Amino acid sequence: MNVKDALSALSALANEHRLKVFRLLVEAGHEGRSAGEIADALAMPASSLSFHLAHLNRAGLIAQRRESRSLIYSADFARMNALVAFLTENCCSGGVCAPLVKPQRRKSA
Amino acid sequence: MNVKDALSALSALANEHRLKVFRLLVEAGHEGRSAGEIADALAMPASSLSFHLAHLNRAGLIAQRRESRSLIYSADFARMNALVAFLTENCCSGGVCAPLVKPQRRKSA
DNA sequence: CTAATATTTCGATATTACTTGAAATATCAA
DNA sequence: TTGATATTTCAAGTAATATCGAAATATTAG
Repeated sequence: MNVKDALSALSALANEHRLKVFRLLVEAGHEGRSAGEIADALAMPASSLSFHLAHLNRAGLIAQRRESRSLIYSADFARMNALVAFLTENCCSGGVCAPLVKPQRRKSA
Repeated sequence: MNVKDALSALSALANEHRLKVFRLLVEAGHEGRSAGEIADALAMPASSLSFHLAHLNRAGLIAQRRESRSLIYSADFARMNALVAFLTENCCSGGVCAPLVKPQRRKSA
């Protein structure tokens, strides 16, 4: 991941609504959630949500697929991993800021 | 680190100039760099830099100390570590997106 | 105290981001 | 094809961020 991509991903996550959307999609796993389900869960107008989904999608953090009338969004874990790797490699130093690899708090998936 | 702090740190890093400043300070290590040195290195007007330094400082990603007439800024590695931990714990899932702990590309420090 | 240096704060402007109803597009079912 | 459902795109407004010269503040030296 280069600086441009990292900036794009960072600014995609640097918003309350988009961070919520992304976290919801992380919990949803590979299966994902439709735009309608996300809008219901987060109680936001469809057009507002669409704006934020487009932003996350442009940054490569989520994928979109159509299933009949619904558009299903899902988190792109590889991309998120690449962002974490970028931050660890470029914004940490001498091991001082190396990831702790804490035991993961697992949900259902 | 809570969601509010994470958003603050993400938006601080989600800017070309501030990411450059932060990376420069990571390389500078504990010693840090004065505002003037940073302005020279990145060729930006003092008042613009000051705006960005204040942003990073508010987010807790950098510390400020005075040394005679100069204000010295330095990266807060603990805070950066906390951000990476937040992203790993909250925005990854089932180990799919766990940090790889690649060998660090070391600079001088 | 006065001058010089280092940096921030102010203020005005410019740019970018967010919000949301309404209109447009896509899919499916009858 | 018509109607219903799901979602996006458009447009026009509001809000938040960024820019940078000039003025203000802090520190040191003479």
